[in-house]
Amino acid sequence: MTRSDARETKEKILDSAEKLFARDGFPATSLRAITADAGVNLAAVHYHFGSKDALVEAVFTRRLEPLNQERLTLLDAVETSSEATSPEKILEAFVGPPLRLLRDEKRGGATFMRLMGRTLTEPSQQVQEIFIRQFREIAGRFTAALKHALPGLPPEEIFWRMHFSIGAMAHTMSDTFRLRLISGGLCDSADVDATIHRLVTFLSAGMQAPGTGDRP
Amino acid sequence: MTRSDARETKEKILDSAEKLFARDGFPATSLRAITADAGVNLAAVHYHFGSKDALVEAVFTRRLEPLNQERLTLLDAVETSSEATSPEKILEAFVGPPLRLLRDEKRGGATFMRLMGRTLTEPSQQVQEIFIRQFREIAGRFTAALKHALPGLPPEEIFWRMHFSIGAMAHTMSDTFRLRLISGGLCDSADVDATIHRLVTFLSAGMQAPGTGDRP
DNA sequence: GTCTATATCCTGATAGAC
DNA sequence: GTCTATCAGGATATAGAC
Repeated sequence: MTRSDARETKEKILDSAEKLFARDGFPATSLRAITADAGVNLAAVHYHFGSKDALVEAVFTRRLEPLNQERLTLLDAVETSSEATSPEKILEAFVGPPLRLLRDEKRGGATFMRLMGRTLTEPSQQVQEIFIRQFREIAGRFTAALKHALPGLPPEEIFWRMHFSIGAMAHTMSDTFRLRLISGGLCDSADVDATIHRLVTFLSAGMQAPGTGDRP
Repeated sequence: MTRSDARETKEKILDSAEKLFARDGFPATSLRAITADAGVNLAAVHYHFGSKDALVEAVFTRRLEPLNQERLTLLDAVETSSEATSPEKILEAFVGPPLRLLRDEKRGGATFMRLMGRTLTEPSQQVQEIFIRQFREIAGRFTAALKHALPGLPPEEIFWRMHFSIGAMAHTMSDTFRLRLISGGLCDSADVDATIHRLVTFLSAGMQAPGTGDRP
């Protein structure tokens, strides 16, 4: 084990932490479980990260930064390619990257996708703050694009519907077996592109529904 | 303290557990924190419930049984009142009762609503099982009603869209301040009926989108 | 940088007096 | 039914040898 350098140890800890956090949640996952899974010493966590909280933050930022960068790149492409930017394409740029994690093992794969999905809705104070910090720019850019694509919709309605969309996306990311169970095996999420297409179709129709300003 | 009977102690424990579980999650909430908040003795939890796991289950079943009963009653009313049952009314019967918890303190109020919202997406194995057990009948009845209201849609698409809808609903239930923060105060969830109307409009449009069977 | 050993604290659970 | 006292184990974190 003396041949493995610091970089390897750090990555191994992050990988194991990601895996166990996704499966059991943050508070239920002990540093002992993480270091045992990673095959490193317990004290290595404190040497490399300082504390459990700092480790949690590192697990997220490692993946979220490139993911959000990809979202912005896709949105740029949508906005420059066509005159009339459709809600479909904007929403695809938003939900596509996290859902495609399922087949991108190098960026965390299904494990980080699930972790992100469950964390979006189950916010410990600490993790909530990490997310908001990483999410502000994304939220601003995408709501602006949607405002432009849906000029008839009041701005507050855009925010509400983005909120609903994030919930639908998060649930799709976090749940990999309940849907199959309840549908009696009818629904399978293995085909990522089909899932993205289903979700975008659903969200886009909801996004384009008439405003609810005048309540019946 | 000798004048408080067993019933009161049990209820006090359930109330405090509900509150702290909603705030901090199950594993991060200790029995000591619960009993301190409830003003009862630590050993009372084991006397009345047997274990922490059993307490978790009791916290849910106390609220979920009447809630799901209300959903079924509303669905019955929708199905008998009109010939053509609209997706709007079915979805309203599904998401209305949990969202109206916000102003029904006697049934858990905002606290249990938040707890339910976060637990729907963040499933520890144990709690996941409680939910599925309580949810099977509901899921069956509502998907059947939607199938009837949307005869053109493939059954698997109904399941997928119910899945998306549950995610949007759960996120709306669990988050009470991030939306306001990100929208710059533009969105306020205090008006429960307006929120339900917004959500139902969104979901219903998504539910009625063309099927995605033939992918482009 | 990595390890062992340990300090300190908190957890769920229980035994037994009242 | 309610209390005190306590058990046994696991948690984070750290000190110090190598």
